[in-house]
Amino acid sequence: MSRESSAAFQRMPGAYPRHLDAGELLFARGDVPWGMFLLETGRVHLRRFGRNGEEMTIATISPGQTFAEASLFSTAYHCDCVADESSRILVFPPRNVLRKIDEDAKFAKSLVHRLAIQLQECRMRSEVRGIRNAEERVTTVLGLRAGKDGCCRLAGTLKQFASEIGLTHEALYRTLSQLEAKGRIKREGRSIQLL
Amino acid sequence: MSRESSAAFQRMPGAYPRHLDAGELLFARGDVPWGMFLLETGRVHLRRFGRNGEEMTIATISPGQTFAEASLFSTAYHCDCVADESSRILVFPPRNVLRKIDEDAKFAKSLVHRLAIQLQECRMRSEVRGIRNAEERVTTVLGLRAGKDGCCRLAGTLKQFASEIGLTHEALYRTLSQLEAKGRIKREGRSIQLL
DNA sequence: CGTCACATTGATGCCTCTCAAAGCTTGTGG
DNA sequence: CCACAAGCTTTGAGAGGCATCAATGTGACG
Repeated sequence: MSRESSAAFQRMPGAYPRHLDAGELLFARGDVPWGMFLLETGRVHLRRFGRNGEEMTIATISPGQTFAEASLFSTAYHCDCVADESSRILVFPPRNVLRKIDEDAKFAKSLVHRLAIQLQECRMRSEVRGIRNAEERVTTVLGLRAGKDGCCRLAGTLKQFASEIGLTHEALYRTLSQLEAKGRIKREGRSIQLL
Repeated sequence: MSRESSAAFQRMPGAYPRHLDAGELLFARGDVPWGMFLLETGRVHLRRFGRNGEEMTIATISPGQTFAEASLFSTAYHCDCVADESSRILVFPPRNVLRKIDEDAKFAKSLVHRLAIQLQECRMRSEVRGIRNAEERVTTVLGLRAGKDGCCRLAGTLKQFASEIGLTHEALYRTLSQLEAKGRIKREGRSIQLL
């Protein structure tokens, strides 16, 4: 989900744009991969369902990020992709991407780079999920996401945020309340300030 | 940690072998990346330490797998790498790898492939960590690791396995006992048979 | 044979999940 | 513009499960 050098993608032959309405499903787990994607505007997220039907958010995608690269070498998508809001994406058919990799070393390198970044982000998420204490988990995630000013603006709802970090929304609400009561954070709508 | 096409790696100019004794540290979190690696023989694992000093196993590497690819574009390693047993590895200096990517499209593609596989594995681990129930988590992991015969041979100790799946070793021992008592698994030393 | 780390089991407590209820926000249609 | 609905946010009460601390058994290795 690198944000750099999307130019090489946009120029790719065979790429085409697509619009998604809020709530629309781009692909479902099990589908034969028919593309990797670049989000131009809007917001989408990747999700899976556990045994008991509970939704797990795997990642939230912001404009400029690519996603579903890993499906290039797969026989099926491993998760669902749903639009959180009305979104515009670019679709890159796997065949074209694979050909482009062979032809354009610069492109291949940028793809390797993007995957490397995603891998590190994924490891970070995985590590965060290993933190059992809710308060520590929340502050860790906020610290990772916050800019230099220590402020973190959430893209979606708190409920979605809870799902992303692997907490129930109730637990998240309570934890945020406690943190605020302790003076460790300050909330203003969807922005959270670390203190 | 793809196991295929390591030939292209071994032929890379600038690559050199290295031996690791059991317990030896290959690189530490924070070090400036000086290579990515291919494990030839032995076993190593990637780890990080949490706030309270508890060790978290990020991944266990088996012969034929490459690791630390993501460091190619980083300014520092994000975890430690330790040899579990006496091991032999091949070292690929980042500069050589990056040059090879530019020159050799086939190599670049194989690297993209390896990263894609690792990303999916990482997502799987992340998902597994989202399973709160110990029994379900253990059976899920065993199911993922087991071959067609439903048998899963652990590379390391049960304690290491517990660390990999994010449980305390006590919890793992208890869970395995219960599963065995219920007749859902059968243990024989380090092999676990799913029933 | 002694040491050390792993494996196992017991007791206890805390933390998060779960179920529940009510207030709040947002959007939609009449 | 209002009223209603739907979903988010918030708080409460209770229970279950895993972490934690503790003690002992077991195996490998020098």
